[in-house]
Amino acid sequence: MKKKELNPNVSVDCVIFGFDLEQLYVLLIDGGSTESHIPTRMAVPGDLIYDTETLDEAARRVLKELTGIENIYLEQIGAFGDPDRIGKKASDRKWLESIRAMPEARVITVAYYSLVRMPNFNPKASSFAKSAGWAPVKEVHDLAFDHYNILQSGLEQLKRKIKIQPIGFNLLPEKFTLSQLHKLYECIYDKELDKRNFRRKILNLNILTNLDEKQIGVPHKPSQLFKFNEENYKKLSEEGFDNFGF
Amino acid sequence: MKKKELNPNVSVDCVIFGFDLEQLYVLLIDGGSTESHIPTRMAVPGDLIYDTETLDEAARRVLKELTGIENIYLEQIGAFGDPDRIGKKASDRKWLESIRAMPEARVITVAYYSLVRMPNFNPKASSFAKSAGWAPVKEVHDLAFDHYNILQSGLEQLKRKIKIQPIGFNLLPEKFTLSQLHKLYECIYDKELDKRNFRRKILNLNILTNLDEKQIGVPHKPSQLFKFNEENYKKLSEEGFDNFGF
DNA sequence: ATAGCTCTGTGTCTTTAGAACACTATCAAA
DNA sequence: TTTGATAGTGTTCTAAAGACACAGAGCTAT
Repeated sequence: MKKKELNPNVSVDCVIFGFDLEQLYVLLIDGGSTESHIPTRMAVPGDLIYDTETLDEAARRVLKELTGIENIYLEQIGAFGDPDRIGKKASDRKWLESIRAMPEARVITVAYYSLVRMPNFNPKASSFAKSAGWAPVKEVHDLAFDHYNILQSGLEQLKRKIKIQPIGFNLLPEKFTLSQLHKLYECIYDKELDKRNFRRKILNLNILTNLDEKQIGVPHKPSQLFKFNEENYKKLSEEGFDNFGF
Repeated sequence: MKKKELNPNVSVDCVIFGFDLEQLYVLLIDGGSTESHIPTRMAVPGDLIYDTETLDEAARRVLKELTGIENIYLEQIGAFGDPDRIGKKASDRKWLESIRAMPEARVITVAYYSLVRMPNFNPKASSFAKSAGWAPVKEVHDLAFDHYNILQSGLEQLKRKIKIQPIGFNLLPEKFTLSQLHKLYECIYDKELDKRNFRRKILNLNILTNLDEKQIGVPHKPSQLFKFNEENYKKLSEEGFDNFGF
């Protein structure tokens, strides 16, 4: 049995997406400096792995420490291993020195992306995050290390994947309206989609259960609520169906 | 500047696909034992990375050492990091001891897949491969370490990718016939495709140049030869077209 | 030379999915 | 009761996918 020891060469980083029914967000942690002349560095949460855990377990550990949530949608983006991916900028090196026993070590990172229900939690501080918060994906232009790259790869993979699997439901509350789902797809694709065509296709797929329940407390005609029908989706995918694009 | 040193914790493994106009092959190396009671272990070629190279560079280095070929199609599959992915079986451990300075170290591997023109080369022995050879993908049932997993992931990714990018040409000779291309798609999808529908769609895409040249030395009516038209494909993909499935 | 084999190359019809497009209904708030 | 906001609904046109069968060219063996 191996000791529970951090592996100095391999980390995981998690791109955590959220959706507030208006736009897409990503969860960032603050690697801000105490010295005022070094600008604040935002990053995606991540940590070195333990030698006793799988990569997936490491990613789930990071997610749990930060959000307290388990069992959330998680998928690997891939490995990022440029030899100087973490040491290019002075502010990045400064940060590393404050959190790593071997700040000069080469670290390969395995990136994951995750889809969560934003309102379910507020991000907590953790061993690797002094503070954490949601940033609209469209307003993120620059991150520590190669995390901007990682974020973009995660976004691309999300866009690709959502065309072949109905994973978007992980970003919505359990009960949602067709308009909310519609808006979600528009945000992920970053383009407008025809409302009637969208509704027709998604309803014909037969993977939504109409709850015969209506929105309450909205200042307009309340909408029908639906939930994702796991069973029907399973059947559909067993038939080889994989066209969930719009 | 870092020293050129092997990183004991990170390797790359390459799933190299080939096609002989009949079926799909994968390039395997032989980790066979000198002791007759230990069965031969076949594996996908791979090696620990140097701390000075990127992951892509490491994969290209492995490919070049083994095949002598540069500039071939290469894409990351992902990272595989089960803590006991390489030490589960006695025969695997035996092999490791013969090739690794630290056979007990935990190694995360980053897997790649690659598409090559089979007839262009014969695999060479190399620092990590006593011998190497092509095996029909369908006949591979068991490999060393977690390489069978890796192979299957590579296959899946190839199937997924070929629906949105015309990467199959990397497996064919520069000049090929429509039947050969047709056969290739059938092999990758592992199902029959209607000949006329296939020809209609691929020709309408306008990404093939008819060379006005015919096959020679075939015992039947010789077929037209085509080549892939890179320019036209580029235009097409800039328009956002990504439906290359059949 | 010719009969036979093997692969090449071609068109139509039907079905299905995608795209474009505009108005009425319902509820809450003022 | 009027206003504002969003919900909800069908049809038509177009493009792509799927199903399907036979004649022709070139080689080979006799």
